[in-house]
Amino acid sequence: MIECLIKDFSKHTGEEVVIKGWVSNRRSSGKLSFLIIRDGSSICQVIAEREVLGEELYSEIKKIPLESSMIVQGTVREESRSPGGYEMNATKIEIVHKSEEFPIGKKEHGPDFLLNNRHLWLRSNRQTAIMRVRDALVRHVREYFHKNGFTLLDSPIFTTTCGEDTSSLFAVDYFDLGKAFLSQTGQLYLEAAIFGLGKVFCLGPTFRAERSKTRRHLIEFWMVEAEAAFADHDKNLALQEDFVSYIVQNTISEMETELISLERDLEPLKKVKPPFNRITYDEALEILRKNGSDIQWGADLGADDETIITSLYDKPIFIEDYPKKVKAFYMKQHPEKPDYVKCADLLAPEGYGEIIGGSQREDDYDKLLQAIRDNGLDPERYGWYLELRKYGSVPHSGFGLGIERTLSWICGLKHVRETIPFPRMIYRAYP
RNA sequence: UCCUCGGUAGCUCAAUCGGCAGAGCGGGUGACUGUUAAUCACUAGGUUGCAGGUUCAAGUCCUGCCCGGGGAGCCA
Repeated sequence: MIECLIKDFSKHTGEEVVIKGWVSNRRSSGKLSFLIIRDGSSICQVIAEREVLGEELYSEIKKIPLESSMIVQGTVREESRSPGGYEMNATKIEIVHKSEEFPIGKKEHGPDFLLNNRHLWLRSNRQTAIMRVRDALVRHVREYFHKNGFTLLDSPIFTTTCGEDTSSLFAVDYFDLGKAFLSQTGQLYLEAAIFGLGKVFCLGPTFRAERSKTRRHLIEFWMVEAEAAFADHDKNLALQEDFVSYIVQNTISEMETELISLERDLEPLKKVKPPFNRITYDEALEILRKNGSDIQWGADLGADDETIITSLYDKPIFIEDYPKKVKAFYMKQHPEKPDYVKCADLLAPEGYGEIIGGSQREDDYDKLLQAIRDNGLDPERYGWYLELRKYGSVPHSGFGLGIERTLSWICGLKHVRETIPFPRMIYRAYP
């Protein structure tokens, strides 16, 4: 007897095969029961008949609790009324485990209940679809960099040098060395690596101890970062355009079935191709003021500001050249406008907002040292980082893309908490 | 940290001016040979988040606390 996956049913029409899975839904009608079986590859409808299975087994199957596990033998048949287009007539059913009453029912649930039951929620059609899209997205991210000459460079999780704001670091005891911190970015380490490898990227979890409480924030999230030697700001933006277009187009074409099941309209995503729109920070301020905002120069763009700007475009948009004082210390001072830095944030359309932050890096030793001091940081902790500017310093640039925010945009979700298997949020670290 | 909304059956919610605590789903029992969140009948199920207070009477009003949701700031 052939054991097969439900997704391969089209190759086994008319054959008797075995599938192993869980009952995700059940309906019965007298001497006939319909079981929806999920096997991890897909779902299908199994027909259980009293005449075939016998009175005793049939009456148990007819009342089997949802999420019970079973091994089903039967004949595969094309059937337009069945989800997936194929159906199996069971000849034998072995119950592996009769489930207790499953907490998650067929009707609606609230976020608190679902998040407390995330370990069970993850079985649902919707959540498995999102996890498959996540898998595809991450795979295309890696593939893009490998196709374009980047080397994977795993950055450390424990750090004593931080790239962003020191107040948002998670501190842990590190033996006799005192406090170490969970990484907020791998960028500084990538910068060290470009001198040996030219173009590098890293992909891993990052941790922010910000008391954020919005649909766009997680305490632990995954970020892909890239860094390239001899790349100026313009090259950096061209890379980002090409990269984002690649991962979006490849993910939506591979995952069309899943995205449609998530009721994602694919038309806006199909437009995500170079060139993206570009405006400067100063131009953004003008647009915002024309739209009734009273934002002052030197303030970072808020969520409402991002919404106004992204609503004007149907593709991602770069906002370039922010004031130096609102951005991180390592960004390169603008050669013509000393109060600005050579950086850009990339905002996703449809209200999704910032998915990338990137910049050309300060490659001048003295300017970098001054920036560290101006930001109130201790230059001694950044000794190794500063030293990179002493030995063959070159213009270089990089960026970081948030996996969950990007996935949330691609899937058309309302909240990033559904994009990661076990979300870590300010009031939630269980399960 | 601030603003805002909420907590009633296992789940999602309702309960008018303060006046008998309810429905759907899920559970149980039964009917039904093509169902698509199947349907139909019957049935069990409650410390209304916690602690005080006002009142003849509190799910409802007041005070404090606890726990969540949404948003702001910060950021990806």
